Amino acid sequence: MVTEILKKALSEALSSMGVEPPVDIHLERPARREHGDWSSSVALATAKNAGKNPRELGTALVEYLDANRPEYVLGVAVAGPGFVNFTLDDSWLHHVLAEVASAGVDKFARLDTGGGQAINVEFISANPNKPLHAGHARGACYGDSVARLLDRVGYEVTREFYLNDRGVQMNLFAESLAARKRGEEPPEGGYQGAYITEWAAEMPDDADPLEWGYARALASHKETLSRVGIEFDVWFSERSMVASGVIDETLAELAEKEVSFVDDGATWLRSTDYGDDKDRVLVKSDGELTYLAPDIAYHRDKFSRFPKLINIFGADHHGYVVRMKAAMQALGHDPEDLEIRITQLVDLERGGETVRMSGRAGDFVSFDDIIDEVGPDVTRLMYLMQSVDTRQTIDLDAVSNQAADNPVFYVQYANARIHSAIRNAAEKGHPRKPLADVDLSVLVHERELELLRAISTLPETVEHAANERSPHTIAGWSRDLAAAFHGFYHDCYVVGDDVSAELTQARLWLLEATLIALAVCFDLLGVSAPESM
RNA sequence: GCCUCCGUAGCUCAGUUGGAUAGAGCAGGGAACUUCUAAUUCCAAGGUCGCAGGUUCAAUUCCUGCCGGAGGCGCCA
Repeated sequence: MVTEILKKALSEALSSMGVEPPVDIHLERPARREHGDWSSSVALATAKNAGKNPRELGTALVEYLDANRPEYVLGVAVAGPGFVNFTLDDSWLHHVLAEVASAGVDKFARLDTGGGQAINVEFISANPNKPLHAGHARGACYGDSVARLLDRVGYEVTREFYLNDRGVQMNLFAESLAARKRGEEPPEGGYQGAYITEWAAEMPDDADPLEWGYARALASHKETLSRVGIEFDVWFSERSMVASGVIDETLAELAEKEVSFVDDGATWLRSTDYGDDKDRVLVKSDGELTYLAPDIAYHRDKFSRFPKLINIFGADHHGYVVRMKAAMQALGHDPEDLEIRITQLVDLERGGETVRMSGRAGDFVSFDDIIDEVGPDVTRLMYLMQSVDTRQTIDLDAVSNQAADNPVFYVQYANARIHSAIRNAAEKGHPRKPLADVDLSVLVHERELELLRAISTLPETVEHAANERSPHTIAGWSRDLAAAFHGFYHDCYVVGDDVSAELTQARLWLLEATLIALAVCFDLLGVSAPESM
C-alpha cells in the first residue's frame, strides 16, 4: 500500500535528522485537491519534542524526501503551518484498481483487526408476547449491521436474542389470549392489542395459551426479521436458566463474594460499590426474583461462552448500563468487556404528523407495517443512514412517496447503471478481457481518478466503522461512492465512438471495482444490489 | 436533583486518534439529454459549529461551567 511507503519514507526522513519518529505516523487525505494526494501532519506533531519550529521541520522533511523520492511520489511540498503534502503519480490509483479487482468482494476491505476473537452481539431481545414494533426496528437494523461489520474485520460473531419467556408479563399475555379466546376482555393490566384477538382466533381449543402464544410470538419475530435479512445464531431462553439452576448459582456466587446482602427481607446487589447511585434488589421480600437476577445470570452465562460482549439497548434502558456493568465487575469480569450501545429513540411521522407508537387500545406501528410500506431495503437504509446517538425522525410519507429522492435508490441506481453499461458493452462486442491483458494506465480522466480515489478509501472506512460501531459511516460512504460513479458515468462512456477499445476495457474494470465496493457496502448494510431498476 | 444522548446552512444530517478555506442531501435559484437507465450531472446561493471560559502551534472536535431539547432514574420489566 502506498500509505505504508509514505509512512516509511517519513519515518526514515525523521530519523535521518535525529528526530525520534512517532509510533504511528498520521497520514490523511487532504480535503482540498491542491494539497496533494496524501498529507502528513507529522512535522507539527513532533516539532515540539524535537525542539524545532514545525514549519522548519516540515521544510527539512520535504528537502530530504525530494532528494530521496519514494515510489509513486511525483512531488512533495511543505504547506501551511508545516504539513508535508505528497503528490502522487496516477499509477498508484491504477494499482489500487488492480488490487481491488483481484481481491473481489470477499477479500477487498476485509480486515483482520479482530484476529478471529469470538464476540457476542445481543440485540432486540423483545419480549415474546407481541409482534416486533417500530421501536425495535432501529436496534434490529443497527445490531445486525454492527455484527456484519465485526465479521468483516475478522471477529467470530454470534448474534444472540434473549427471550424473557417467564414471569409476570408472559402470564398476563397467556391470560389475555385465553380471555379473547373465550370472547372476553383481557384481564386488568393485560394486553389489549388487536393482535391478541387475531392470535386467539388462530389458537386451537386444546392449546396451552402460554406455550402456544410463546411459539406464536417467536414465529412472528423470526418471520419479520427474515424479511430484512436478520438471522440470530442463538435464541437464549430465560426459562432454561431456571431449569438449569444457574440463577440460584449466580445468587450464591454473589452472596459468596459478599457483593449482595439481605435487608428488609430482600436480597440486594451492592452495586453502589461499583459506581451505581443506589443498591438494587435481586430477590424481593416475597421471594420473587426481580428482572435483574436472571439478567445477571444471563450475562454471567454469556461471559462463560464469550470473552467480549456487546449489548444494544434502546435509550429507555440506559439506566441499566451501570448496574449490569457493576454486577459483572462484582463477578470478577472486566466491565470493559461488556460493551453497551444505546440507540436513541425514533419518532415516526406521516405528513409532518407524529405517528403514535402505541395507542390506548394497545395498537402500535409494527415492524412489519414499516416494511410493508417502504420495502426492506429502504427500511434498513433509513435506520442506518443516521448515527444511533441522535434521536431520529422518520417521515414515512417522505421515504415512500418521494422514493426518487431517497438515498437508497441513488446508491442502488448506481449498481443498476453499472450492470446496464456492462450488458451494453457485451452486446456491442466488448466482453471484458482478463485483467492481465488490460492497460489500466489509460484511465486519466479526472472522473475516473476521482472514482478510484473514492474506492481506495473503503478499507479504512470499514475499519473505522467497525471500531466505532457506526454502520452509518458505511451508508454515507456508499452515497459518496455512488456520487463519484454517477459523475463518471455522466462524463465517460464505456462504449462509444470516441472511446478506444483499450479505454473500454480499462473502464470495464473500473466498473467491476465499483461493483465490488458497492457489494461490500450492500452486504454490510444488508440491502440488495439490483442489476436493473 | 442525578445519569445518558443531542444542539453545525431554511429542513434532515455528516464531519475519521484535534489540522489547512466546516461538508452532503432535501427545499428554493440557474443550466445540461442525437450514444451505455435524466431515479443523473453541473453552477451559484445558503454558517456566530447553542453561549462563555480553559488546554494547545492549532478546537466544531478535548476539559469546565451555563442555556436549550429528548429520554431514564421502582422490592415494574
